[in-house]
Amino acid sequence: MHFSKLFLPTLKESPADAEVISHKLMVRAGMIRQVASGIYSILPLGLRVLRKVEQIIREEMNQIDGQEVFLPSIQPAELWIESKRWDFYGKELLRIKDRHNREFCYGPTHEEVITDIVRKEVKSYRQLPILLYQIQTKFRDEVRPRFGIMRGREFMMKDAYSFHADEEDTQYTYKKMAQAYTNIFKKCGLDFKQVQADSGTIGGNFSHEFAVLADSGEDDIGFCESCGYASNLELAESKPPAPPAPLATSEDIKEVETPGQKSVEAVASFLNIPTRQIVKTILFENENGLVAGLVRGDHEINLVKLKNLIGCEWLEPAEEKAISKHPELHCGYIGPIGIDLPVYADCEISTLQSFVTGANKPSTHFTGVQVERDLKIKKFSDIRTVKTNDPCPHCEDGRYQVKRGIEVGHIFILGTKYSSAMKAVYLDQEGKEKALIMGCYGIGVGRTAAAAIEQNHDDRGIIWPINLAPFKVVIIPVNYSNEDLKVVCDNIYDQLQKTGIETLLDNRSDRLGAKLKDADLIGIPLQIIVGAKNLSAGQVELKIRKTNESRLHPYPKFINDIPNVLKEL
RNA sequence: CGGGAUGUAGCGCAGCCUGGUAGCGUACCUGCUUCGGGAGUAGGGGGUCGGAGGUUCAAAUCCUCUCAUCCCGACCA
Repeated sequence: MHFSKLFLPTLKESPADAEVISHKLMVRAGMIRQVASGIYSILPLGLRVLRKVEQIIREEMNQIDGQEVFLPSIQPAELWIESKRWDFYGKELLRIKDRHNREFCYGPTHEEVITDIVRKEVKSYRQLPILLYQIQTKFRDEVRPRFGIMRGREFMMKDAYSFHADEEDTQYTYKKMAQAYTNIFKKCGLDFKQVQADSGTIGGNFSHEFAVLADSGEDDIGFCESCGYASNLELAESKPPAPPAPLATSEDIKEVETPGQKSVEAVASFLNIPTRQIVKTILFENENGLVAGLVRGDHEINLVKLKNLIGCEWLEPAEEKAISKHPELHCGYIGPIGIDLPVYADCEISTLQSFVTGANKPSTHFTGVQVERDLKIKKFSDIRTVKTNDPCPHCEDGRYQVKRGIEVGHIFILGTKYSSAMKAVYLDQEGKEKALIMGCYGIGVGRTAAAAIEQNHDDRGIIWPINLAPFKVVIIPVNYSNEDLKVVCDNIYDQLQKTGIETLLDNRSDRLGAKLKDADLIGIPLQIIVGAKNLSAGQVELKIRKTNESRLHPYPKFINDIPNVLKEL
């Protein structure tokens, strides 16, 4: 490709509305332009990169016998009503009506459509398993889109869906899929982790997330460098506490006045005790009313863990309205003693000797509280969020590290959630009708490209991992109107093209500086700079974008070495 | 959905407080010079000041409404 023909509107300055690096650089590098909040046009350079990601994904999906399909973006409401998600999905689902006033939605995901296809065509265990995938645009009407195409409303996504006769086969595909994902993200040049994850509203009971470590990530990832255990912080397990020592002294429970001391920190400094000697009582609301969760004062309660422990439909921090219906509850002074609510406690609580809690009386706390004697706990479990330096639950001396991660992929075992709701069944060997067991496996294509930029850039611009680079090589003549240089550049270009190396020839009349700036910005891995001085000595300059390392090579001999140079990048 | 901010030339911004015929940088067009890290110089084109209404002799500027975008939070995968 000749630069002069490429539609590549690069910018010197970052757009005012971009916050994270990948967003700024994608706009500056002429890859994307915003059309509306969370909706972007992908320009030629951007599309080249997305296609690279897609192609890597396709190869790996096909490798494990996935078959590509293309599904409708507009889906009829009936299917969503059948799966019960028409109501459940809420405002994220963009609903539209056709001219006959029939209801549709723009697909945020395709479980319904794919399940509908499979249930109509699959009748027997002999036809299973089936693995279908699609790479398409989806739309989720996010409350707050941000960070460019990292979290847009319209986004390109690969989703794969698998259908199985039994659990074992599902697990088998799940594992193959995890391996395929590992291959994909490695090929994309990403530093990532496969982490244990919650399955959220997609449903199902088993899931992993692929997270690219980056400060701009929106997920918190807890991991242990010693044993490799990694989990989304929503689920990251705490190490079970050592069994409690026998009670040293039997302290009596006492009421103390603590006027105005509502937070853990305030109470701790008021009573001059460490925060770990206080037990926090946090109220939540679910479909059955209020529940209470207890964690140590220096810990944070984990909503996802608590929700999974209770096994409720939904769980949210209690709102004032719900609390005010219980006259015995006084915000800031709530405690587990004498409240008529189910109380769930973190395991660590069971090892505390004597501690402070709210007394359910304004301006009053209890001291000297003991678990056995004073508390009625419905269940003890791990319901706190781990922190950096917490001990790892899976090895001897490991410690947690907590870092931000970008969720680029997520794989789930769905079980029969959709197949039972939508009556997707098959006949087994005994002729019995059974619900199909499903798995689903997503990758954010645009997000993967954005994540690659987050991890690979410098102050001059993007540094594409070789497999994502829109062009492998850019040829930069110091002056293309110089006939000698032109002949040489054209020759290098032709030869590289013949070898199948994607090459960009910067034939613009701009000065060298401008061309170099653009080459750096758009992140082409290898720059070939052709100038009169070097050429008169029979040499051209090869510059590696990543290292900024530059060397002279003999022309034209060096052309044959280019494939090897690229291999090492 | 709650809190905060912004909207002026393609892009980045000033002007608004204190109303009086819209400016800077960059990009763009033309000429000359220059040509190894976003050149210099001379000239030139481009703006319903997000939209609607109001106050006023006069509104980018003041008031009301509205739309859009961004940030923080809640939410979500």
